[in-house]
Amino acid sequence: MRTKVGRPRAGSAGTGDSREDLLSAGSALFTERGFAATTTRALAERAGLRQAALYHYFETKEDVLAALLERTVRPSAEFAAALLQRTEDPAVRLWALCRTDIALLAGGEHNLGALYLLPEIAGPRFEEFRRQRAELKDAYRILVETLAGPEQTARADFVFGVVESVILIRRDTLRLDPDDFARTGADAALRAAGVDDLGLPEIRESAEALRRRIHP
Amino acid sequence: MRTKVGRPRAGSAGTGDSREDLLSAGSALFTERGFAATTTRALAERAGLRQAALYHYFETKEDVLAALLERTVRPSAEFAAALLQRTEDPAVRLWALCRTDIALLAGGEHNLGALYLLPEIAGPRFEEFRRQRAELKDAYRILVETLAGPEQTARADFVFGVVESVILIRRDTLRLDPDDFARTGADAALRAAGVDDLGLPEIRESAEALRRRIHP
DNA sequence: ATTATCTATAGATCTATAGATAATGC
DNA sequence: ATTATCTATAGATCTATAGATAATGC
Repeated sequence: MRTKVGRPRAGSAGTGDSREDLLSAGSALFTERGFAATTTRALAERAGLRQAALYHYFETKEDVLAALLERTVRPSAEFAAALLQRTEDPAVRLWALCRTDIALLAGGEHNLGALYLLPEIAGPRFEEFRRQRAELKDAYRILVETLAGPEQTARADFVFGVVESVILIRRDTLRLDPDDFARTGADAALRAAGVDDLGLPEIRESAEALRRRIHP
Repeated sequence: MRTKVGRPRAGSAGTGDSREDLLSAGSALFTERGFAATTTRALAERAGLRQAALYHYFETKEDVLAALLERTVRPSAEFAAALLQRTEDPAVRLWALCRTDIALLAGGEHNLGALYLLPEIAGPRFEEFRRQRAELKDAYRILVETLAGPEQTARADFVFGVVESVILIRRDTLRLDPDDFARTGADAALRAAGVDDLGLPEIRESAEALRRRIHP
């Protein structure tokens, strides 16, 4: 761990890793105020830097958002891809996926899922992010259709909807335990998919075991 | 219908009712680009007016958004209040509420529900809107708890979540018939609430009849 | 010599106001 | 005389770049 090169900061906030400090400032400000309403000055100052220093790490303000979006969606997309390779009961895999995604959305200091809702992500800079998110959504569709039969695309949309609604719920309700909440949410999602209430306890057990097998 | 007073417009877009034209421009631009990213110039020009003319109808840009938000949430809040006064089976009333709200969110030229997701509505100017929306959410909670027992607040959150997820679904999926979609969605919401699949057809029939009784 | 920052600023906005103008109404 | 618009603009930003500066590394 060598000492730092370069001119020292005038400010003092942050951990000292400027790129991380900028991303962390972005998490807070973009989720709370939105992208367009957050100035490069606010971003930099919150990270303990002057406005211009941001451009040493990112070419544009959009690049800060793109970096945040991609690191947020990636873990979900990868876990979904892993589940599609498996041969366990689709209900078990779907529960595991919902449970994992809800916990990710419900946890963490900031409501990072709210970044997905920003109108700006329609722009061309965010194509890679949209691709990854479409992949994730497709995994839900495949599992729901395997479970409930094809032609159930609308049902799949609503299952994905239950999961994403955590972003909205988190906005106006204070939650205690993300894991507990995630299990309740996964139950609701499976019921929406058409799984009978009585089968849930067993699915739940197997899915938690499956999660432990995939995530060692 | 008397002829128009005042200096004529330089532009030509719009119906001629400037306040309505501005609100309609707001619907399009706020839902597609967001609030902060929409300039007063873009708003006015789309309505067929010059930038400054906007201030003849609204004191600030926020007032345009506030007017849109309130006229969007009001029909839902009123229908929910009417349902709470009734004595029909809570499952029937809940289905009717979901069905109505999803149809409202799924219909219309622009995705007006997306306005609820804008980060700006956290501001003080939108307190009245937030109050009405909290009232609506509370109606869902009351109906779900009557149906599934108290202590099911989380379940109620997810039922409301299924309904609001229509805003997200509509963003990336092209839908054909809002009414058909609304019925499928209401089914999913009731299943999420814990209602057995087998009871749904009957609930659906009664709820459609109830809707017709309330909305003549 | 390289790196990470700083200060200063150009150029492009953007909101909201002031005051002029072109209609109708009385 | 009233209304609805227009043109012009003040004042306040905001993004991104240019070039100076203060560290470490060799």
